[in-house]
Amino acid sequence: MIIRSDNINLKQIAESGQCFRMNELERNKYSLTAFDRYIILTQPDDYTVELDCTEEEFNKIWRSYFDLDYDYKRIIDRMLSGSDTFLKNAAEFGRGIRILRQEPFEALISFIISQNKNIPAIKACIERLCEHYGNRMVHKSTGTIYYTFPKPGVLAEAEKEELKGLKLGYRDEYVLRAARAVADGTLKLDELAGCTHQEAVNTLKKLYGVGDKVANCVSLYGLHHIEAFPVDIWIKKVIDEIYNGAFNYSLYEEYAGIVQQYMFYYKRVQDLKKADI
DNA sequence: GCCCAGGGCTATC
DNA sequence: GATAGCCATGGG
Repeated sequence: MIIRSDNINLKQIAESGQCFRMNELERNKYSLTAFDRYIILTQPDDYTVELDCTEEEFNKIWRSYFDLDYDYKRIIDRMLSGSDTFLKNAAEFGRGIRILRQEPFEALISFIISQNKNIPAIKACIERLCEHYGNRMVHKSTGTIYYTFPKPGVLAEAEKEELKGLKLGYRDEYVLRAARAVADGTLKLDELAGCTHQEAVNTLKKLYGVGDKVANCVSLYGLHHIEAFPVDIWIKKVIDEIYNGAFNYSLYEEYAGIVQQYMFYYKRVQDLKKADI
């Protein structure tokens, strides 16, 4: 299956810190585990992405997952026509990023784990969690072994001591309680997708270990409320260093999450590059 | 060994 | 309501 778009870049998506199970296999070739599936993606040029799946699977899963029916160019053009130089640069730099529509439960657990960790460490924790509590699968065409993301019921039944072995640190209690809330029906994630962003955040924040930032990430990446605006260390740096402590995103209110993603990616790549030199 | 990482909870003011 | 210290772990 082949996608053509001006605004899709696997490397940028994989490195944008929104998903943790998309990995580079070789240059311009990535694997992705989501929705109990494992898929291989290649990008021969800036405008083309190939998925190793049927058209049926593509239409059922991946068209939505990659948010392909949304016009990102419209957002970028709007930023490019504005007067904010940082946002212009950020949008131009990250124009292949898309906001993935991840499974709500995976987003919830992943971003609970993410707190106070860097991205490689988050990915390692999540892989351990999947190997331990997910289902072992075999990718048919390559024979690759992979593990699905754990189901709420399985994670809810996890033994505390066993979970501790996965080295989630103090977050293991947060993970356990969140999984139980979903498994026993206290937290209905599917309903939150139909609520407003603000209602979703308010509900999510009732969970022990879920604060404003994690709730916004779940709302954005798991429920696709694109008006969410998660503020982490990197976004804080942007606000402090570029906007003198106050960024007014009301201009971009209904798609603030997309703007935030360009800001995050641009700032992080710039700073990491600087640190590397 | 140091500082930092897609933070949140708790105590204290 | 704001802020400081603490939390557990691994990457750089």
